[in-house]
Amino acid sequence: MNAEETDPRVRALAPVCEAVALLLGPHAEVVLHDPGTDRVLAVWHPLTSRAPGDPSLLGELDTLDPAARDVFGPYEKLLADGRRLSSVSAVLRDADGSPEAVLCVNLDRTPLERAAAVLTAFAAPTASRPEPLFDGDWEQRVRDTVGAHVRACGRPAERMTRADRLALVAALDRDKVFAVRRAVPFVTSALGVSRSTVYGLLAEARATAAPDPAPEDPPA
Amino acid sequence: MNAEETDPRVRALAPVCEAVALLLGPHAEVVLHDPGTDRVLAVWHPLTSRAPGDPSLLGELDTLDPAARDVFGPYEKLLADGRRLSSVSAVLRDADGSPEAVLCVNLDRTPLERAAAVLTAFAAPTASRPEPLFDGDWEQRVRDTVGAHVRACGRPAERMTRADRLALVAALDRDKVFAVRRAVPFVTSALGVSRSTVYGLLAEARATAAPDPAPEDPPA
DNA sequence: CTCGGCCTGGACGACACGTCCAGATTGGAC
DNA sequence: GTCCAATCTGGACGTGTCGTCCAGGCCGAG
Repeated sequence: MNAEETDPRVRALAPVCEAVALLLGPHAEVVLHDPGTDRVLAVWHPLTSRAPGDPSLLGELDTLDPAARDVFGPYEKLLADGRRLSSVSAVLRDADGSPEAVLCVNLDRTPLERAAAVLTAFAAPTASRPEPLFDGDWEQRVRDTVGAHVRACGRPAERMTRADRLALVAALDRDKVFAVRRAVPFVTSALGVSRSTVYGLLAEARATAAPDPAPEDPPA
Repeated sequence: MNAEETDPRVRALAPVCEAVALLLGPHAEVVLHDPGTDRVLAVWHPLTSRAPGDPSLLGELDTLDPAARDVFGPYEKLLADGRRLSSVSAVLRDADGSPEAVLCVNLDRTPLERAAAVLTAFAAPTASRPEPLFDGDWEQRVRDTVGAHVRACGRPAERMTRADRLALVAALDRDKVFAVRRAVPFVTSALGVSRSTVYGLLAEARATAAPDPAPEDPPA
């Protein structure tokens, strides 16, 4: 029942995993996956409640270019509670070259980001920065947001459920994307839906998000 | 000749200034100004080559609301070499209430920002940030930009020269401000000119800035 | 099969955008 | 003081975008 004890891969790799987990302090977890069964083999310093035997949710990896290297990342992951992780993955192969295990290191960036925020806030002028000016690349931002939701919701590209599209439009609206000119037709093509649908989703998102009587220009 | 020795204000305030300069380490300077002559009285830990007797370049301050408090900032200053300072100023008055001296503390934020950059870069994913989303407060940005130019160009509020307005509009256009909806009427009121003028300046700015044949939609 | 929900393409009015121009105003040269 | 050139102004005008609305077509559930 306990893969940690019986599996030879775990026995062989445990020292490495534990050493890495110790080195990275209390804010990193190390997970060993079985690429055959797509399940967790072992976890050191778990950040979530995952345990050996749980599904890996690793399907993302095998959809990446199989001809590419065996090291992925660092890429970003989001936990349910909002913490942001930096993750790297390594595919470990046996003598034949077939995948034996996948090792993932997930580092919680939250404390680092908090520390950075403290530093940047120190004696920061109340005025703003003259450097990181207006977001010139809002189109790329839209593409990124859409891509993130595509990855988060389901593999299918633009065939997600209506709720997903609604959440996506709501997120874009929160980002004030629709305040820039020509935004709707661009989102239209990015989402692969018609202009009418975008307006419909937008109205629905705004109705459910702000039922208070503040249309867009509150008096005084 | 040496105000540091003779001026009673310097003798009285030197301990305070030196203490603050020491506390803030090697990255801060303390400057004591004479508001009457607009000249530097004394400097501790100078970041620039200013010395007692040099002009203060403090004219900016007396244009601020005279009824306001005697503490300004923190606001941002730029050095010629690009270093960014956080500055605070305090007006020191005698028993009659007339300004006796102005004390400025300038903190070099560069090392702090470098440290923050190191932290944020640590294990940062190659992808971008999902947090500092689209710039929601572009109106404030416009106000800040206008205010900065007002301070930099001339004392008068909205009676600056045409060239100043042109540079201002060009800066706003560089920031892609005119890509957001309803931007022109807002800039119109912020600049205190008519809509026609804004369009005229905008056309002129774009003509002189980009003489290449790239109107706005370069082929392929 | 029928129904209800959803997406679609298109039509439409309302605005915002950008251009243009004649008249008023300004500041400087003479 | 007059004259002139540059500039700002308010408004008119044509065009594009915005946002709404509706009739019709496509599913999946019952």
